[in-house]
Order: sequence, then C-alpha cells, then structure tokens
Amino acid sequence: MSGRVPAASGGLPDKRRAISEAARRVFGREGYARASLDVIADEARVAKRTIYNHYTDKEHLFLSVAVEGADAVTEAVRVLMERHLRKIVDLEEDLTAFCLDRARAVTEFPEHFALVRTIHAEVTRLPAPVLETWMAHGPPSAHQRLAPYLQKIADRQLLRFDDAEKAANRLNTLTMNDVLIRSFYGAVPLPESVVEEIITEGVQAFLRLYAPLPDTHDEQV
Amino acid sequence: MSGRVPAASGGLPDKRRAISEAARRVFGREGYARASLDVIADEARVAKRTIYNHYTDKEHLFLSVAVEGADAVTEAVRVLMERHLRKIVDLEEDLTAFCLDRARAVTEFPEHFALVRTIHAEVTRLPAPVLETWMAHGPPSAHQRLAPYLQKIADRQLLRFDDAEKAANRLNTLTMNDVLIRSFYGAVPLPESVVEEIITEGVQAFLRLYAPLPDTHDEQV
DNA sequence: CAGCGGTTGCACTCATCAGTGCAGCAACCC
DNA sequence: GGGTTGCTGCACTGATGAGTGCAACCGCTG
Repeated sequence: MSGRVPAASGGLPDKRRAISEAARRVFGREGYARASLDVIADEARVAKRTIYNHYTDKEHLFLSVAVEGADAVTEAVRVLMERHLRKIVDLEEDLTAFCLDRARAVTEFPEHFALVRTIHAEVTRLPAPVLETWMAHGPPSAHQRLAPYLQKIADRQLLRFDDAEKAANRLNTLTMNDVLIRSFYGAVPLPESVVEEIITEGVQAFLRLYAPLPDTHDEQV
Repeated sequence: MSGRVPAASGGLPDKRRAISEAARRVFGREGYARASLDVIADEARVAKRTIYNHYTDKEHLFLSVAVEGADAVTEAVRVLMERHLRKIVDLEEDLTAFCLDRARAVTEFPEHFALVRTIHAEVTRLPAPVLETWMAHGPPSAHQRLAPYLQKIADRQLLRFDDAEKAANRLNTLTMNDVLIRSFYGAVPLPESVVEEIITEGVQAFLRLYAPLPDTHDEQV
C-alpha cells in the first residue's frame, strides 16, 4: 500500500505506528491474555502477518507498547514540571496547579493507565530485566525527576528538607498516589471536584510539613 | 469420598473450601484469564465437574474467592486495630506498630494481593454491582474502619482534626499506600528495613500534621 | 524492465480451555 | 433394603487464539 523507506528495525514506520497504536488500545481494553492479535491486526488495518514482521512475539509487542506509553507520559510530566515549577510565583498555587495537571493526566491517558494495571497484574510473571526496563521508563522514573525541582525551590528558602528525593516522594504520596489508589489507577475516574479536593489538601499538608515558616499556613487541615 | 451434611449452598463444605483455596492460589498465580479450571480442580484434588456443582461459572468462582479473601484481610486488620489502637499508651509507638503490622499483611497474604492486582486489571470489565460488592468488602472498607479509632483518640485530646474520615485517609496515604505503590501492590516485596522506614516516617509526618502540640515532635522529617 | 523489501489474505496447525453429559460409585437417611 | 445427594472420571463439543507458510501483489530503485 505505501512503499518503502528503510525502516529502523524492519517494516514501514507508518505500519509500525498503526500497529503500536492499535495494540495500545486493545491491550488497554482487554488486558494481556484476552487481547487477540487478530483484533489488533483488524484495528490497525493491517494483516496479522505484518505484525510478526515488526514484532517477534505477542509479549514483545506488549512490552514495546508499554514502554513507549510510559515514555510518553514521563515526557508529558516533564513538560508540566517545566511549566509550573521552573519559575515559582506563589508556591502553593504553583504546586497545586502542577499536581492538578498531573492528576488529570490519569484521565487523559486512559489506555496507558489501563496498561499500567495490566502490568501490575502480570508483574510476577515478567522476567527480571523486563521489570527493570519498566521501572526505568515507568512512573517511578517520572517521580524521580521531581526532586531536582524541589531542591531548587529549597535553595530559594521556600521549602526546607534534608532529602529532596524523600520530599518529592512525600508530595507524590500526598497527591498523585492518593488519586491513583482511590480511582483504581484511573479505572474508576473520580469526579473533578474530588480530585481538586484531594490535590488541594494534599499540597496544603505537604507545605505544612516542609514550609520553613509553619505559622504562615492554617493549622487545621 | 466424604459423604453428606446438607451443605449451605449445595455441595460438601470441605470440598467447597478445597476448591476455594485452590482457586485463590491459582488465580493469584496465573491471573484470571490464564487460570484454568482443570488446574484448579487438580490442585483442589477434586473433579472438575464438582467445581460446577458449587459455582455456576468461572467468573462467579473468581469473585467469590476475591470477596472471601477481602473479608479475611479486613478481619485481620480489624484485629490489628483492636490490639494496637484500643488502649493508647504512646501514640507514636502504637500507631507505628499498627501500621507496621498492617503493612506486613501485604507479605503475609501474597495470594490475596495477587488477586487485588488481578481485580485492578479487570475492573473495567466488571459489572457495576460486582464492583460495588468489591468496594464494600475490599481495601476501602478496611480503611473506613480506622476513622472511629482515630476519633476516640482525638476525644482524648491526643489528636486534633475536623474530619476523622479524612484523617484516617491521610494516615493510610502516608503509610500503607506508600508501601503498596512502591511494592507494586506486594508483587515486588520491599526489604523489611525499607518498610520500617516508610512507616516510621509516615507516622511522624501524620503526627506533625495532626498532633495538638506541634513542638513536642521534631521539626525535620 | 528486473529485482527487492514489504504487505496482504488465507488457509492451516496445534494447543488450550470453558462448559456439558453420563454412567458408576460412596455415604447417608428412613 | 431403597432412595437421595454428591463426587468421580472421562470423553466430548465448540470456540478461540498464537504463530506459520505461501502465493500474489505493490511500488520503489537501479
């Protein structure tokens, strides 16, 4: 149908992309075991045989798609950090805006979080190196990138802590993780108002723990 | 092989128990789709046909097992609350001990948390009423039971908050949820020392947020 | 034009698995 | 003893799905 261009790893790039997008949808919708390569081929408007020209295996296809998705989300989060945390105007406002946008990513990448749930379910059957790849590209990697931003904020005396990594993890715990767990990792979306409440109060708690002037914030949460 | 006794819902109770235990193991090990009723029958030392005498369906079997497991864990948590939170001697010590025991449940009920991961993966394909049943029996229910204990503690002026439910959720977030997420819901067990660190610091943060006398605890976390 | 890399569609193998049907058997109750 | 309930083992159906083989085809490049 389309022709040539020496593809990166065999096969035409547009076909490859069509396959990987269809695979993301189908794996997200059906889970790993239920997802059928016939269905993926149909949705990608591609012959099933072509899939095997690009990927050796159902398993390889799944992992490739998972890592791509993780990279996309990590990159999206990086952009959010740049936008909200590069220049701090009002710390509470900026943190809240950042965490809110971050939490909204859960509803904006539904197929990806479906994949995350599937990976959780399959984790015990995953070979160790694959699991390490996932950890390097997945959510934990996005978490790590937060620490340097907090460190810079602390350098400006707007926060106080010993360990930036731990503080970053605290912020994640108090905001993102709460949203993730209560929404079943995005499977049962929370009303926007609930998300706002969780994030707002989470950030407030974070500031009460790490802001250098405890009396500038309300005592009650 | 064994004989009679008019069972509760058809079938001999010991057979039913053997089936449900084997099902818990196999579902936990293989996930829903991969788990085969033939294997469950073998592990339960029971004819496959017998499973269908007790449960109408693979799906019913799975859900029944999941709810049983959830009830067992909820009950275990209730016992822990009674043991650690009924009489408070030293609040920080007691909370830490409770949360630590609670976190250890993750490694003590590995098949159950494997089931939880499977449910997360299947959640979008679950009928709404089933999902509600799960929410009523599963982790969220265990969470709710914490609030009254915290309320009693607050009545004794050892804690201060407006909303016991929210405070309970905070404690869960700062301790349990952190352990759950970082261990992939128990799939990749954390070293005991890491768990201790998470819990200890989580409880300290909780107390800094909710203890009535802020200056009795370290400022630094 | 010839050759090549990539795609297509289809038929096919092989395996797995949910769920059923049935005949026989074991223990219990009356 | 006779009737009942439940378990067993086995064979069977029907469906689904991973992965392969192959012949034809398409569009580019040289």
